[in-house]
Amino acid sequence: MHELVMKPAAATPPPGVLAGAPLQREGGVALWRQIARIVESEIAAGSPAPGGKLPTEAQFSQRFGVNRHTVRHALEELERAGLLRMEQGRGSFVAEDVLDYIVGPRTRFSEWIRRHNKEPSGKILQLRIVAASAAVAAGLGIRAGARVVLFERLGLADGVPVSLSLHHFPAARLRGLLPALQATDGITAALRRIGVHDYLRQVTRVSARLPDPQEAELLRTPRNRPLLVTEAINVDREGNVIEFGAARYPTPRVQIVFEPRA
Amino acid sequence: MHELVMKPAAATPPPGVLAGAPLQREGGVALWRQIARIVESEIAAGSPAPGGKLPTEAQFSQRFGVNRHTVRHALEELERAGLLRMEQGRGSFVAEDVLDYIVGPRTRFSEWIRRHNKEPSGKILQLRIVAASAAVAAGLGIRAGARVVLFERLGLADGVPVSLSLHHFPAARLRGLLPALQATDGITAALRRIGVHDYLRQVTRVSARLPDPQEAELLRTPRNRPLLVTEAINVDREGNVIEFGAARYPTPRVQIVFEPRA
DNA sequence: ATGCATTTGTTCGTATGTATG
DNA sequence: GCATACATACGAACAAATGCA
Repeated sequence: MHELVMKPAAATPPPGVLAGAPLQREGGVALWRQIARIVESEIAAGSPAPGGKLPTEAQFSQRFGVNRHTVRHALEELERAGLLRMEQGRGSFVAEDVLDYIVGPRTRFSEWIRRHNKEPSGKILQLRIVAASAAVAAGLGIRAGARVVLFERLGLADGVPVSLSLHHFPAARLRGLLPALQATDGITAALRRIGVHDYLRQVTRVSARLPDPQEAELLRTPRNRPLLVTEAINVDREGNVIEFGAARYPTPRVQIVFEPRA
Repeated sequence: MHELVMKPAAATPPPGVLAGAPLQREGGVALWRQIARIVESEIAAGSPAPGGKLPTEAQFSQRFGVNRHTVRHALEELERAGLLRMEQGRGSFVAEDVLDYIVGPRTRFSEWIRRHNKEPSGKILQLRIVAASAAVAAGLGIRAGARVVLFERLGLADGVPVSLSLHHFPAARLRGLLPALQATDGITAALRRIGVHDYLRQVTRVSARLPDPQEAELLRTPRNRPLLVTEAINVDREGNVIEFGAARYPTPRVQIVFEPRA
């Protein structure tokens, strides 16, 4: 039903992984798990493209030299994980929502989503003044206990949750930010309203962990699929730190991409 | 029937008055706070050492004469503060330093490790010629089925595993690479030996997933802690793709850091 | 592959002390 | 004095993950 095969991937080169080696029959890893891993990485790398048709089960079983049941087991696992869907009589198709989050100095949520031809939206979960914890204070370069504006938002693309972000702004340095965030939607717009017309991402730190039940529900992801967790510091043009943010993205729906000079 | 039941208290110098005295039940300070302070000071004093195992919750609760809930409350506080981590089914462990993997155009394994004042080493797991899968071929810009050198290595820092990497090199473009990799240690050295004196990282793609049993054992990480998974493309100075690599890093021991202008 | 012991994670219920109004 | 809310503490039971034989 949606067969437009627009590849946003035109810009991002394709990789895949692990696909070079044959299966290990004595490796202690079940064959269907190895197959699932391989197909997952190929999907993650964009082959076939989102919405595209996977090889038939018979083709897979020939390629890997295993029984069709083994292939089915792997595909069922991936279907449960939301990576593909299996349709009786038609075939298996790659799910269409793998979003590359391209990290750059001016990465903005709405631009990220629109680059994938989807409609960005957001839901505010928290917006209030709190005292800075030691970690937040260190990130912002202020003293612990100082007042910060805390802003938590669920980010959606075409209504599908793709990010859960926590933003900390130094209240003293950014007067009037809280009402601005309430009135506008989007951080960029709120900052502009109080006179910050540009800001740059300085460092991005990436880790991963399993979601807690709340995060899993908000992001609509299984509890055993890790989240990518990023911490970033944003500065204004004078180099003052104006935001310390932490965001969580569901894998494998979202990947983070670093391009040195894109 | 395994742990020697030596009380570390005998060997370790008494950290202040804290460890010796019992808890004060009437002092106006919550028991769990007192416990948290004691454990914190013991960790600060180096017992147990970073990465070492703390006593079990049951042992703590016996030592302090409190309920396990009370101990847990204290430990959870310290986990939030980043001093230790709790792992279901295994125990609690003193936090270790995280290795920041700084992504840049010339990121090299040994330099990464040495930057953290640790000694890099590696263990070759696979080294052979295989036919390029479609995904690998696409990454390398060659035709599927062409011969590629497949190189898998476990990377260690001071003997502790920190990375598990799979490298694919186009065999036709890089004659003599396989013996060079066998003879030298380090990819940079092997490439230099066959005339490639510099190479640059072009894109890095980051995702995360749980390890399979093999990966968990090689990287010595629990099964329920995600791996950071990266895919990267390296090119020589003329822009020819030289390597397509996929690497896995254990969280939270390793984090990936992106600095736009470092 | 199976079962068992160990350890942390989670959820009940109960009771007490303290601060507030 | 009394009701309420909250933090603290204990107890029991079970779930889930791990490691080992």
